[in-house]
Amino acid sequence: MQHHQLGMDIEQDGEQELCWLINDLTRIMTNEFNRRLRLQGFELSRSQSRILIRLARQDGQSQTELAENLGMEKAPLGIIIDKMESSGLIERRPDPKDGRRRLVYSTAKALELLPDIDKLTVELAQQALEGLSKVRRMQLSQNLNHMKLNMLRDR
Amino acid sequence: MQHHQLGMDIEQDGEQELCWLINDLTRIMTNEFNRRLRLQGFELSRSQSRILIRLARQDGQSQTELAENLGMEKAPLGIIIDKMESSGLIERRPDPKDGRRRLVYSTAKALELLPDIDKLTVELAQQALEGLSKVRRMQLSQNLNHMKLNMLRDR
DNA sequence: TCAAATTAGTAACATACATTACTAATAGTC
DNA sequence: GACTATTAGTAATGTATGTTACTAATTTGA
Repeated sequence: MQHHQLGMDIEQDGEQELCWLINDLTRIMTNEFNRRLRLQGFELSRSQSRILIRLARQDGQSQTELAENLGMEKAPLGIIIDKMESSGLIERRPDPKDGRRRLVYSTAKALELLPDIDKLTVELAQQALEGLSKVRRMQLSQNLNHMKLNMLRDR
Repeated sequence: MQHHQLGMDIEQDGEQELCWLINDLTRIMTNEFNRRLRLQGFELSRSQSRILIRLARQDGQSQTELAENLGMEKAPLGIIIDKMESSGLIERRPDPKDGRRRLVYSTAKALELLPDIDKLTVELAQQALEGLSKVRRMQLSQNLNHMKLNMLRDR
């Protein structure tokens, strides 16, 4: 602890802990979601589920659009899309208007899974937020959004 | 959107979004932290930094202890520790009292880095939390901790 | 119209994690 | 003291992500 000597350290420690806490929560919730998917015999992951949910809202996006939509890089998304194509959850069709683009569509197999995935998502959120009032949930959303904007600013 | 028809969907959507938001924040903050480490020429990652910070508090933990401490599995921790040993940030010494255990110690090289890492951690937290009052930060911590406990309960 | 700049996607490589299955060492019990 | 159960660590394999560098296709603009 030799590098902790200033008076404001207690607050700083709390703030750093808060950041790790967010990390941990992500890990825990992702693991739990994946565990439940496996329990139900579904052979896809939380990230793949998220992609299916997005496609349900807007089918036939290009990979780049989808990546921006999800706030991630297009290269890693491409790999996930590869796997989902192999397992028959999505298919890629060339964009007739732009030979560079490949549009991503969910398959019938994916649509079949969707209600269950949706249910799992809702249940997980409910478990995580159990005991928090509506007001607190709203504050939480606002504060996290605030943090996200803080991080995205001047980058 | 055909699977979204109930009256409570707006709330549920918000709650699901909240969960993804936590995911995204983790990704964004981790990337930003790693980017800054690289900018400063440090050849370690955010996770490795966290481990060094833990060891600064309590040096010479076994891998299993450290894993529990960080809330992660011992197998993946072992891999990270391997890398950190290769790059000279930690060293493993056998526990004289228990031949199965290998105690993890930070090296002089790591101790040299520590102040800078600590500074980066504080700066990142400050940027993320900028504009949030002390009260809001406390609420945020409480609410996130509440969620974590909700997720860890009955597992 | 043709060369240059931009854009979409992929490949290669790296990190952080998980799970399962294994080995080696210790501890506990009869 | 020997047999069994537990514990520490590792190995193998898989997923989600990042960065950098590349190719192919399109758009732009002189």
